[in-house]
Amino acid sequence: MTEATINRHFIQQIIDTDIERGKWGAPGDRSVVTTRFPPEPNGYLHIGHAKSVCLNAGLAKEYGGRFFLRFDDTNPAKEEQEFVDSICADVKWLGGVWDGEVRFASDYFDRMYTWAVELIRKGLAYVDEQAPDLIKQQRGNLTEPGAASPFRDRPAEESLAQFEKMKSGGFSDGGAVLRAKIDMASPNMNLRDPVMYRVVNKPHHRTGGRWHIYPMYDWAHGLEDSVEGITHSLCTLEFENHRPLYDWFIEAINKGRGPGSEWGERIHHAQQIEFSRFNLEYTTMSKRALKLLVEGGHVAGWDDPRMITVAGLRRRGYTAESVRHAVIEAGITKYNALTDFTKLENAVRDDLNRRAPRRMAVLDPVKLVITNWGEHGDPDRLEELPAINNPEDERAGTRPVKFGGELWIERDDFMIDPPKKFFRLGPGREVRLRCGYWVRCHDYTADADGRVTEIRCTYDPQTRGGDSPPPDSDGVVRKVKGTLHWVSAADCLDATVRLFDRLFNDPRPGKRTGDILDDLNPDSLTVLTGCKVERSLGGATPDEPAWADGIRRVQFERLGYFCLDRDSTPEALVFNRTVTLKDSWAKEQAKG
RNA sequence: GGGGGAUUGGUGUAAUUGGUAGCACGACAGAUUCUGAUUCUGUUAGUUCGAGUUCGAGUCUCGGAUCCCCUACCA
Repeated sequence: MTEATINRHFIQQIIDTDIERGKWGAPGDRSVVTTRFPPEPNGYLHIGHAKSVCLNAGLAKEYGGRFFLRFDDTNPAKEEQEFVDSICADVKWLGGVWDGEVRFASDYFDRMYTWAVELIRKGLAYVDEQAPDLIKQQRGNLTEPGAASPFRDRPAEESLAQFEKMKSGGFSDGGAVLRAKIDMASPNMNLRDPVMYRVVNKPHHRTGGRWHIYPMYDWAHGLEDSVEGITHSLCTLEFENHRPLYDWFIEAINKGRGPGSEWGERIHHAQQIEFSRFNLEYTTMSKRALKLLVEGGHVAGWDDPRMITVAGLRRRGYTAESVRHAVIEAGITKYNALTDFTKLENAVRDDLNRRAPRRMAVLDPVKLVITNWGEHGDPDRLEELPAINNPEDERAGTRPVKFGGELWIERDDFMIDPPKKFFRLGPGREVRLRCGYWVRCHDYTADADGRVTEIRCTYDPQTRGGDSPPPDSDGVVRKVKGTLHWVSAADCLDATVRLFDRLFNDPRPGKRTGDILDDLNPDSLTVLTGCKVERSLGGATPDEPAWADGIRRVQFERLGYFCLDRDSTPEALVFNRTVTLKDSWAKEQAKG
């Protein structure tokens, strides 16, 4: 028995009980479980949606049931085909496998309309022709009850006629609504005769000009679930107050239904269950805010690698596995939690550590010259040495890298006057060049500003491959200060590397001043040009793993995980830094 | 003087019918290491508060505190 089978989250516990008691079918039949992911096609998916996709698809998979992708396209004013396409792609990327065709709420508009007519005939709904402002005013507020509309008790026949008129374009936008007759004094505002249909004289991206009325979320959602036979309709916490309404609508339709009834058989009633949405430090899941970032030009687009959209994370280099792991590990509860940003980063480091091939790249290059290179052979020679592809995976093998008399190393890896804890290069110090040779610095040059221009070293031919030299006459083996990455000046490629930092400076952007833009991090993007990378990065090599999404990901040794951006060409390489490696030296420095 | 939901180490999340408060991440210390990475070991620190019931309360009762959501013809 594993931990995973012991610790069942509250939704799994509910489903377990349902199955045991046979709530949805024969007791013990797990295959009845049916879930759905119901996005509105009015924007890109973000990591919060990813949680819902993974939860719903994961439950269906776990129980051997079904999972549907259904677009809640009930508002033609805001929805577009572009978003339908991007959402399908993102769900797929996340590993969500939906059952059958993609579904659309708009496919059920006819049935919804018929049910609405039924409620009117039952005296449970009426057409209100008051102005929107007036209806709003009559609704009351949190502490005062609402007042009844003068249309509330009009004859069903009259409502029926006006509803037909609404449907056929007889009203202008806002001219009339269909309302459920519930309770204008309810402490739950959602029950104060909520609107079921409004007039919208706009073409719909799928039904065109066929409809002039469109159903509201509360009316539509439970019906969509009902049509599809959803058993567990999962949504976020803010819909808790809507559950009584969700249930009311289904019960209103079922009122008087049953065997032999004039209305027909009872319709399926899914169970709505609310869980907390995924909140992440230093970012926002607000669609409005994400849209503002894109449209205000604060980022390059919906798939800017700094965005927590699924498209952004993908372009940043995150794997679907790491995103899935992060959102599910955060937990399924009703507690409004704020997840550490480091959890997301940790998830991708974990995954990439196991899978990403190692490569060498120098982001801020400084020249290192080996002054005794010519003493042990042709001064222009390049020696080919094998470099380990992945210490976590022996099967990944090695790749050849070329070592020569002129190399690039990281500017950070050399100090003229290093402190004791600096385990890198400095005058008189010896370090290992990874999978290359050991080198000792005997000289350097600097410009007028004190900026190092060249580092001069000798190398020890006995350390070929980076191995330790033989012990001296006393049996003592020399030790190095540390190991540095490098690339050969004669055998490397230039590249552009984009470094990303968090988009916002505050763990809860906008909390302080109310304006999320006040917390924008002006330094969230750094573009480095003239970086030097080993030649193998020029094109995919056979030793690289086959990534499911086709995105090439590597670890630049000692620096972090990077992926090839879609802007990259063989002539102009562009890498995005997904995440740095953990860096205890940076931490040490920060301590001062 | 409205309604709904929530509260367990720094963060997130577990704990059969009331019975040893566990796990992960972080932080800190050490070991290993051809990546200051990885890996391994150890340390740190918690039941929102106050009463009550009980042999025994994170769990049950009562009262308080704090946080989130609700007044679209958005979803």
